[in-house]
Amino acid sequence: MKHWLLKSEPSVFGLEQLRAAPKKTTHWDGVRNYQARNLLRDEIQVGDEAFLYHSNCAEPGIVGILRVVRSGYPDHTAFEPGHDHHDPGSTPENPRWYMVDVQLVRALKRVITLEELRAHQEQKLRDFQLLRRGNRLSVMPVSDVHWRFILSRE
DNA sequence: GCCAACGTTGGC
DNA sequence: GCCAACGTTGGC
Repeated sequence: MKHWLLKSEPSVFGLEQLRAAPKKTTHWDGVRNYQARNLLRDEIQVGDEAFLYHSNCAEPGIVGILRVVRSGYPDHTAFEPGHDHHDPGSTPENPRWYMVDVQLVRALKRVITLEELRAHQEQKLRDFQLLRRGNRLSVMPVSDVHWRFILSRE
């Protein structure tokens, strides 16, 4: 089982919406970056766990734990004209974008903030992709060592 | 294939 | 709202 980090702006979709969703499950749609797409399509497996990260908000940080309940399948929001995530270059016959389904396992007892993660950048969280300068990936792998360390901070 | 222009991301 | 970093686009 692998670990991941999924990034989302809470004003668009975050912990609260996930909590309110039926079975606390949702499809993770709207990823429009090829590197992240490849992970969603090829790498992420049912049973994998992921941190939910809130970005572009007052307190950016890790807020919860998700479980992957369906592995990569075409992101149908790309097929819908008028949808925010519509992409005429993606068709059901030849889909360009993929998504997975995730279920909320639990919220963290407290937010592990970006600031706090940064404080460990030189030691325990060396090479943590989230902390790379200018990192913009919305889906990224988390090593087992980093995963366990972050959870131990909770 | 190069690279400038442009749009988006995301911390602050 | 600002702006640095980065990905994508499109002319050549």
